[in-house]
Amino acid sequence: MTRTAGSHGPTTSLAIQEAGLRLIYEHGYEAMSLRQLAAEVGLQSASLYNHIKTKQDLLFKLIHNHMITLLEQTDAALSVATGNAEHKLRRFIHHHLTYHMAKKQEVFVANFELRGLDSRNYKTIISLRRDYESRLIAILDQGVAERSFDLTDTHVSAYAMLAMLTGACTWYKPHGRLSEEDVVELHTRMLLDGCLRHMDRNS
Amino acid sequence: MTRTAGSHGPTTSLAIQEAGLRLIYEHGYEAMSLRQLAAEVGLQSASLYNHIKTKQDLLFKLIHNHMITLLEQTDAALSVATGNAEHKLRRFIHHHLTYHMAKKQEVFVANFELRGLDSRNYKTIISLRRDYESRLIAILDQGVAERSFDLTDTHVSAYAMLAMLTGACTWYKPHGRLSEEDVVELHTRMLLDGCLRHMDRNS
Amino acid sequence: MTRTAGSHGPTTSLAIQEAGLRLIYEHGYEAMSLRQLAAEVGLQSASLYNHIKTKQDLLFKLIHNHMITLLEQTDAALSVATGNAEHKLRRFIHHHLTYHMAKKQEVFVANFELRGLDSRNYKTIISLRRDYESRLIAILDQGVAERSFDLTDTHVSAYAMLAMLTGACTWYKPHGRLSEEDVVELHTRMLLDGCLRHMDRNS
Amino acid sequence: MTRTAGSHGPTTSLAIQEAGLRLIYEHGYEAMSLRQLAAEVGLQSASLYNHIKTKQDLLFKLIHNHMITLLEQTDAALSVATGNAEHKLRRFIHHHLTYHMAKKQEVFVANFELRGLDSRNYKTIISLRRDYESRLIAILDQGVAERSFDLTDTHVSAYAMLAMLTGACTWYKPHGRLSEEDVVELHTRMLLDGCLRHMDRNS
DNA sequence: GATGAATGAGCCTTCATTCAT
DNA sequence: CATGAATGAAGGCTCATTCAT
Repeated sequence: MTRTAGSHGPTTSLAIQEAGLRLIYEHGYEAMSLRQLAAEVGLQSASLYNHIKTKQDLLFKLIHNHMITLLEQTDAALSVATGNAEHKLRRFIHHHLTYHMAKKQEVFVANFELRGLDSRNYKTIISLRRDYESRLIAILDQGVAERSFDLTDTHVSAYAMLAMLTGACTWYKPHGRLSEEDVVELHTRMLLDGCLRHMDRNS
Repeated sequence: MTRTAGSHGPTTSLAIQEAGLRLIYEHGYEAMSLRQLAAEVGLQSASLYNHIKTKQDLLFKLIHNHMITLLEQTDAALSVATGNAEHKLRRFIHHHLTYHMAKKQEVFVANFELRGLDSRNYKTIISLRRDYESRLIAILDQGVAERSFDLTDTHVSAYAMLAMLTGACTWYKPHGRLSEEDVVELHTRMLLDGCLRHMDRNS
Repeated sequence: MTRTAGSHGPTTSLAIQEAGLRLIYEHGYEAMSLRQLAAEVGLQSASLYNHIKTKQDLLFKLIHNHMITLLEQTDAALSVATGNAEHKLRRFIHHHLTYHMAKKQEVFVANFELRGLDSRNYKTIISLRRDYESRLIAILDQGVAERSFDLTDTHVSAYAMLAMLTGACTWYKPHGRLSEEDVVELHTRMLLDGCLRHMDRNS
Repeated sequence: MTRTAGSHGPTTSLAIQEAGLRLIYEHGYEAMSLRQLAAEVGLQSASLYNHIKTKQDLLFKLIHNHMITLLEQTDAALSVATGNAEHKLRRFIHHHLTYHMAKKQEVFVANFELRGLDSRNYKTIISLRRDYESRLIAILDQGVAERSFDLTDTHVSAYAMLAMLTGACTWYKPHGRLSEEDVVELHTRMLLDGCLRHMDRNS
């Protein structure tokens, strides 16, 4: 459990993952070369193969780890949200945004580098992504059942919301005009208003 | 003397652009090879160079053409929208969605293959994209000025809306559960409700 | 025989030869592309083939023409030189240098681009070159027979002299420190002194 | 642990340099393909890149090494030549010819493939070449100062001499009519007679 | 004569990966 | 664990040349 000082066991592997994530984020999976990655962590490219199986496997593991963590943390965040759908939706939005803004690179790679996955890996990730979407769909379904949400199609609404929320991590710059809380507040308002049943519903 | 119909006027160039667009959409710019593209249009790869300057130039022209057309058509669509911001926003949403669902590939490429552009071309496109965003921001600003929209930050709201709207072209499948009109209707409702000033505003 | 005014018949062909010579001189035969040459004379590269047979043939004709002219003019120059070998050698040196300095590009190409010739053409040119060398060798032989020249091997001496004389066209810059006459004078002195029988011959 | 004799230490790199030199000598830099070179040393062309940086770099290193060695050995040869200019010039001619006849290929490449160098490399080599020329010029200057040489322009005389001497390596064939010593003897005589002050100086 | 389009061969170089050391 | 050297496939691109118009 305790790590003997000086034994820098998994250090290199970690460095590879971190540099790999960054380089894929910056250049794209196809455009990143393993030479580049190796140079970044001070190795020859041949040495990478002591730590990764293939380039494809590196991409897959990065995305897979992200998806697993995202699902776990989302479930943890939602588990404390009891009661009505509106409350749950607020928590979901809050968690999604804070997590995504904190893990900008992981999110970007996991969303826009799926094309680099071979078909087996692609299916695995898509399945996890569907799991994640189902969390939000469930909340929307609950809201509709409770008659507090007014949505014609909860699946499509969920996709639309996720597009907006995930998009935030693309353009959000820390230290910009808005704080993280501002962004959360703004999205919560827009999306909740877009869901909640209003008296003055417009055609 | 007379040019036989179908004769090889600009046909080949067009075929290259169409196949290029599709292949970039399917595989990504980096992953598409010019040999592949040439095969697709029945040429040797060397022959492509009678029609394109470089691979980079092909990508740029595809995106550039798209952006120019998008801007023109958006302005045309908005020019008939007079009066209040709500009306204009409805037209913007309607046009954005129908145009984007019709030009799925162009939109995808223009949004997610910018990384493939060299820095000069990148700047050109980003500038056009900003022009497009400014159309929506102007509408939101007008709505706020008219006190019909309740938005804390029109720039960020615009980005959020565009993320949602553009996202639609990613997952929308024609002939699916929802018609194009359904999708337009659904987004219009969500986004307008997220903008309009309500009596029962929630924190 | 007379060329009708306005009929610019061989103009293009001439332009191609001139530009070709210059480009081969500047970049080398292998490194010069026919596109480049075509551009230089305001044509598409396909159009060159109305004037030349192949790239190889262009090179050959340039060198061949040069060799033929060189031989003719040399013979003309020597025909007025009668009498002793020293006199003939002076004329040879004078003619070689003035001709070579005037036709710098032709000379350079004819001497250093032989590698670009295919073997048939190569043999033709080498044979002409040998003809030229034989003019000088004959003069040296005469000088030795007359006992005015002191040379152990007239062939090798001829090669050595030609190397020096031809080398001049490589580094000679008009408008430099030395005039053409200076260069001729200097070489004449060096080479004649290297030939003529001296009292004080050193081992 | 012990390195087996002949094991693949620097052997491959050396083989590449040797084959590269020979192929450039035979076909010219532009005309030599790396595939050819690779085949010559029994490799795939990709494998060359474990030993050379680029084709350009191979050319540069070949020429650069040659120039450095030439300068060093020339200085070594001249360092034992003390006393008058005639003695030094004899040594210079002797060394230049024997070295150049021994390294025919290097000399040829270093003199006639400069056009293949990019401008940065070109400047470096030209500078070294000027260093070499300056050795000879210094000797001629000394001779003129000593009043044993009669030269109107030592720079131009040096160029002329070097053209003759270097030219020798172009046409000299070992096992031909003349031995190396014959060639040295012949050139020494011609060039010295062309320098030395004579009683019977001709106009 | 000139052209645009096509071709097939070939260019230098980079790539992910393997393997003996 | 790390390396240098090797590989085969593939990359974008240029070339000289041809041919119908």
